[in-house]
Amino acid sequence: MPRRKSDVGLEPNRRAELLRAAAKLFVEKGFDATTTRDIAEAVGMRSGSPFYHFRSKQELLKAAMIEGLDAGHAQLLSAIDGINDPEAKLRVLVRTHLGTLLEGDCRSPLLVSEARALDDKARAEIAAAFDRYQVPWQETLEALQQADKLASAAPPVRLLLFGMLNWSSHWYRPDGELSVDELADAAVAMLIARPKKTKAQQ
Amino acid sequence: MPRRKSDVGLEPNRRAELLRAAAKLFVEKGFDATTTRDIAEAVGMRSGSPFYHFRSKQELLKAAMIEGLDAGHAQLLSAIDGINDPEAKLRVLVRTHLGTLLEGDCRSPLLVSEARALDDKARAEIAAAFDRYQVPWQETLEALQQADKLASAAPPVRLLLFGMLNWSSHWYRPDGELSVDELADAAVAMLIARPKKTKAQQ
DNA sequence: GAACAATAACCAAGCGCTTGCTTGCTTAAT
DNA sequence: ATTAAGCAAGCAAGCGCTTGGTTATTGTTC
Repeated sequence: MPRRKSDVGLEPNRRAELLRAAAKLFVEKGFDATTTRDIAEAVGMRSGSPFYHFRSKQELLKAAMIEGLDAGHAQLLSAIDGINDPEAKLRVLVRTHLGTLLEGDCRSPLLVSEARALDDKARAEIAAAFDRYQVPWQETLEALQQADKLASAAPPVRLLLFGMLNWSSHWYRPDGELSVDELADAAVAMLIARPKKTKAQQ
Repeated sequence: MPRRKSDVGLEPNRRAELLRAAAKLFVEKGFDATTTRDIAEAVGMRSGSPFYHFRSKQELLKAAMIEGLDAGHAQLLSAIDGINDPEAKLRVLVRTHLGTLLEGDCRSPLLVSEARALDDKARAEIAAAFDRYQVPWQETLEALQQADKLASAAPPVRLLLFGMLNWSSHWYRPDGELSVDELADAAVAMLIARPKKTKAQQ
């Protein structure tokens, strides 16, 4: 029974709906602990119906990761659009990343740890999507180094930075004392040696 | 059929053997993707035999995490024993932590993300073990702040630091260009504003 | 514009397999 | 004689996925 046009207000594109529900459940419970029945139920389908849209559970994960990462990438680009100062740019990158990580409901960067459930080919595609995501970060870090605001822009710096941010999903509680803005500030402050103060930073 | 004394070289304590095998598999494949049959096979048992030592698969995870964390804690304490300079202390903490993370074969800190498979009570016990583990870190960070080598020793700093380190297990390759020692140096350098150089840190 | 065919998007039912775990028994050590 | 430590076998539940049918929509032909 397909959706009628009279069912207004309901997402007509059930594929995207499945992707969002799957991403959310995969993040919350993990890939293996999430059953295809969970996903179907989350969008009001019967247990076998998701397989009309996706050939396998793995393909659902793969699509959720890639499309989620690309969406996040686009969000990053539009967020830094027009910003020239590299420090301000980094601040916006960090804030936006933490936003999709802690405030969104798909939170695709967290699914990295679930990629082990996929085969080599799928993992390669995901790695490519992640490379795209990292481009603006690396550019900004190099600009910061050029402006003498960063000691090094070697790859480990970028990776350590992502670690700081991504791991925060393990401990950050939105109802706690720390706001996401403050967290973003703390992360940026750890990276950048403030130019105005010298050795003794209060 | 219990182990004979004549089976020299084989671990007599099969419980610890099970714990190590389970921790390794849980880290590699995740809790849900690891079957109790995998664990049994890894130590040369039949599929039902692990349940003589542990009441459930969850209890295996819980024990692996707590005993792994406490072992890591003891290793930390003995590693910093006799070191007074807080910067050297931090360096050793980071290096030791990365050692158990990237070079050990249990790597218990990585299992944090698998704790969601446990109930509230078990998670509370694990959180307590993690609190113990974090004590020397917080002490060292505060000593660093007192010595004006660190801008802030507020809790987020410690948590961001753990993020940097723990996340490295997602990308670090032991056969790559970067050694664990260099990685430890890079991580410490990101935290500490070098006192000898000022603004332009080359 | 009515009749019909084709298609998209599901549902109902269930198949074969794997899972965590149990039970009853066996054997070596104490 | 008792116990610690395991094996052999298997159960019930849950898993990913398939199959065949059903229905509203869309396109085509007369």
